[in-house]
Amino acid sequence: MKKDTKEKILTAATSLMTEKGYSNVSVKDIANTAGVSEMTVFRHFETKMGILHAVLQAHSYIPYFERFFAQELSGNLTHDLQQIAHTYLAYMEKNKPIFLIATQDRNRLPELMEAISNTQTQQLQKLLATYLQSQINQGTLKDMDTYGQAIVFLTSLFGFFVTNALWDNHFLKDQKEPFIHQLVATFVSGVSI
Amino acid sequence: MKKDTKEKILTAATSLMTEKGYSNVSVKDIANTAGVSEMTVFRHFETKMGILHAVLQAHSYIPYFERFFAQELSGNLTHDLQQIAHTYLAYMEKNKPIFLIATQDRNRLPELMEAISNTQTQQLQKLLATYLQSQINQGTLKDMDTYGQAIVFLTSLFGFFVTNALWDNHFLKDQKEPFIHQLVATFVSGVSI
DNA sequence: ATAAAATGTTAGTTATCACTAACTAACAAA
DNA sequence: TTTGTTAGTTAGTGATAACTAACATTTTAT
Repeated sequence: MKKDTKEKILTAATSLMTEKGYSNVSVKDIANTAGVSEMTVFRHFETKMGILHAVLQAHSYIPYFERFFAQELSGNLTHDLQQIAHTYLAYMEKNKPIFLIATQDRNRLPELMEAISNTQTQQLQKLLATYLQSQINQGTLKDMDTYGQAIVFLTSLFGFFVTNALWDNHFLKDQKEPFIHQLVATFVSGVSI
Repeated sequence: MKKDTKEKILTAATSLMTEKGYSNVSVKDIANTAGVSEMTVFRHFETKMGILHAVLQAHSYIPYFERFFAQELSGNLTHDLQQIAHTYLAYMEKNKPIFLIATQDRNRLPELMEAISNTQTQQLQKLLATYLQSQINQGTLKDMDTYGQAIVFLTSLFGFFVTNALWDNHFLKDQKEPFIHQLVATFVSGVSI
């Protein structure tokens, strides 16, 4: 029953912080939600910050976009863009708790904000741009600003993700497939020869 | 010098709350930043919540998309989409403080979140879809899911806005014109006959 | 110049928060 | 039986928060 308690605390902390942010959740809140005494929380994680770090560690998902690009793409533009969209959204979904915690404490957790956006997304942008360029070289696509197109494509998906993350009952709720389909269709017919 | 004090407090409160959120800013913080005593703040706005309401009122900008659609559009698809994009981003920019305050206190300010998204954006989606439909009817566009296209278009812009709002130094910083240009170009060549 | 209005100062109340300390209870391995 | 581990309970500390009250000082309008 040792791991169990820690798990219970982490689960409670994750859900509370995802909902309310870091500073709006008290250790007492977490303890009560987990069904544990406050002391137990402090014994497992020395400080409140310690809880946060454990939560972040448990939910930070680092994708291997490079490997994905090397292995999973077929060369068929529509199919590949849909794959990329699904992969990107799945990655963001896994990091959603972190995203929500970070946005609710932007000021206190600037490193987190950086981590969410820059590192991974920029890598993905480059890979996507490279992919598009290779399609151009093969004559499949018309010549264009591949990097700009990659940005537009991924920013759209990011907008979709954020809308769903920030609003529970929204017009984009459960619209992932249609959205991706529509986005890819527009994109493909916009850039194809 | 009467209005001046109130203004100073509101300015300070807006900037602090935009930066740190509502609950992470103390009345003392606001007073110090405004260069006023704490008591003065309470004398102008009875409670801390009162400050927030004043801030929100001062920064809530309600656009008249309907009038805009009736008057400002030319019929030229590229030109019109660029206009719409600029108008939408300008509207979001004006409401940026509210957006940032709301996202940092999602739990405490659910009505605000609703206000940002649903009312205005849904109205705009309908107007845009209607506009696209009229272009289809005129034979300018190929037949398509106008509402879905409107959503994709606006969600992209929303992604652009959010990225800039949440991250100060970002790869999309100062990229408004290129982004809109690229988005509209892709969109137009994707939906044109 | 003087009254009134606005602001400052100081002190205090009540509540909550992160965190500590000291002690106890239950259980299991040695 | 002894000992270690895990958890609960209770009480308390020091800091900070929102907010109030009473009185002093400055600013503004007449």
